[in-house]
Amino acid sequence: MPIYHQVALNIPLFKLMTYRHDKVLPIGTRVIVPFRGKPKVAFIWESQIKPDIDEEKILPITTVFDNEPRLNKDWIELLEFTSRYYHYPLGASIFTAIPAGMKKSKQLSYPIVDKTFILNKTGLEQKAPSQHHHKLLALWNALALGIKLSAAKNIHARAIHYLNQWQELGYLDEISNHTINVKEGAVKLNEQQFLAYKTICDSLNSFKSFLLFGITGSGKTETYFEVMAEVFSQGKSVLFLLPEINLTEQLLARFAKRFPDISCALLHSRNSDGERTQDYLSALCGQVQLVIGTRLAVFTPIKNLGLIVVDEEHDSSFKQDNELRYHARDLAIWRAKQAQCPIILGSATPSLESFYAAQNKRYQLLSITRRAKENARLPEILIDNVRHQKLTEGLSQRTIELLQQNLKNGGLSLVYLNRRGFAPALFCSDCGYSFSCPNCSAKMVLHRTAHHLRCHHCNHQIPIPAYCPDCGNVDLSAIGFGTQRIEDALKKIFPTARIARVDRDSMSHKNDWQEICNHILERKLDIIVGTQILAKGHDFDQLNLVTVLNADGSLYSADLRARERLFAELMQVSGRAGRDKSAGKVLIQTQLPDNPIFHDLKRQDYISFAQSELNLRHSFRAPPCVYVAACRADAPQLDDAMQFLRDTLQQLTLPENIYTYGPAPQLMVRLSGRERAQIFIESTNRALLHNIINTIANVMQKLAKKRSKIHHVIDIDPIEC
DNA sequence: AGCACGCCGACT
DNA sequence: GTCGGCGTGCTC
Repeated sequence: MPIYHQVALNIPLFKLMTYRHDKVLPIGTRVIVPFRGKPKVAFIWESQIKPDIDEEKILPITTVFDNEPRLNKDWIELLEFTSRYYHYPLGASIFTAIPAGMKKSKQLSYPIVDKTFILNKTGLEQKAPSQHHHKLLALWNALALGIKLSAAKNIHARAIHYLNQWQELGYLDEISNHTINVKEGAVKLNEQQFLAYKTICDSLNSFKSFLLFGITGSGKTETYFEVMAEVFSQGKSVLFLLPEINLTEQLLARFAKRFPDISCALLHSRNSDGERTQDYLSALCGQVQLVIGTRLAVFTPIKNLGLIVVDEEHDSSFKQDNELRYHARDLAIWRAKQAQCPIILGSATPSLESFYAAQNKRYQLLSITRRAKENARLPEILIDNVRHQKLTEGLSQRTIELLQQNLKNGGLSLVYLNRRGFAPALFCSDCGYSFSCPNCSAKMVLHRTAHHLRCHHCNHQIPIPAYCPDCGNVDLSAIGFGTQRIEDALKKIFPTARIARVDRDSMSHKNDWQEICNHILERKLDIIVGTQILAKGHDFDQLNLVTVLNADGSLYSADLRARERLFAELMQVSGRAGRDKSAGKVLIQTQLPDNPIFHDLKRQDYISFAQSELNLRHSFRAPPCVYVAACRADAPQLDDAMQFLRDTLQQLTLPENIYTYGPAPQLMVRLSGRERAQIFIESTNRALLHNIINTIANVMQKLAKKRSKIHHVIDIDPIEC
């Protein structure tokens, strides 16, 4: 008698497929099944089911990987929730949540157990390898103190070979990984840090969400670490999520220093597929106590989860904005609840969602208002009204003076503007023609060093035109300023200064960043021009002046979250200044000096800003005060997308307490040659909203069958409004 | 999503 | 007469 199994495949279907096997297979087993004549990797999702299709059509499972670690119950629940909540097919969700190695039809090798070896009495009596083989000698010396297998591989490429050899000769002892020492290296916390630490530790072993609101430099990391130490000493593991920036290396180094005995898995998009698969499997087998990574790490299976930390929780990179549109922070909260453990969301500028939750007592607010280093002072923030000023190459008189002064005093300055390229637009000075991207509703950005105009949305490129295609005029003028242009200008104004530019264009290679860092640490630079990349991450103690050039763009934007993002960005970049003894200075050039955002920014009063922003959101019935979902459609012609959404709405009968807005064209109508429209559905009742979204998803699916040119997506808790 | 089946226009 | 366009529909 064949046994029927429900199996999840990587296909965009909401249903599972039925396959047969002669034995019962446990849930979570990886298998290979024939699908449309080709072998495909799949996962057993249910077994011993009664098939709902003709049994003749059911094919047998080809291969069963029964020697591999199986995905566990908790993980399966997480994925079922994710698929349901984000309205994304289960199979496709599973395949975004696993590493590349598990998608291949090759048998997986079990992760290597990371043992620690040490030379025993016999070993110590032996003669050390000769100076000749210096790497081998280094390995030997390391063994005298005890070393992990993974670390030994970094000393000598053939470490495994030698360790085996020496172990057979009886020179080595194995130290079990369980002798974890987390007390050593503990940092003394200040009063506020300790209070936060104590409060969280009091609720270990139960679900509770904490919002750790700590200003830049307040020592949030130390606080996390001491709570983590407590969790480790209970024999439990930690999930640590952080944004997609160059921060991981820095954190890993600090982590390795504080917890040398803890084994750790790194799940980061910059890691290679192989490493990621190994680390994922190690976590699945319960061999690691810490999983650290970006948003995708939220899907790592973890045994005995005791704490989740989401650092910089306001960062929008936690939300994936294609395919499976999940928010890692929100899924992390779900996981904490599932594991009945606490979760810490940390930020100097929390998302309004989290701030609102803290106000409603859904999260417990923990504040650290003092900088950890006793004498480190907050930077002084100055607002520079440039409304009636004549600027020199985009720089105000005051900006130039401050830079000049700081240069004279041998300080390090940062000129911040969030715009890459030379100039954001190119115009014909005669007829006013501007060069727009043919695929997107955006202007082409002038890149002078690369000799082209480029669209920052779809990457379309054209050579720099010699004349206006409309009137033939050869006098084309670059409007506005990008980092390249500012760099050029600064070199002209300060010919003796050592200037470097840091943005995505100048940082194309992995080592570029490290090089700049070294230059800064060796004091080989005077002025850095940079974008977002610089606002986050590394702290440079020497940095004592930050000037911000174009803060105003976001203040005119129709985007609901533009102001929230601007505030966080400016707080963050301001926080770069003066992290050491001397208070730094921040100068912000603006045409709108009276905007209330600057009032709060000057006093670095996040709470006041968040409160006023929240009041606005209340009056607009906007998130986080209501729950929102976006139903989007795109087609070559906007009209078709709009009509599709109108037809969708028309087929619905909306219950009370559900409001719809639109259809309306999206903020950026054209993107990569397609025109986009959307409807917002909102409600104060989350369950009700999800009910109606289910109906809408069905309606859209049916309508889309008849109109193949139209793509549609549902985005739950969208970021772009 | 892919991939096949199917029914209409321009080619050796 | 055929090659191939992509509309429609299914996948255990």
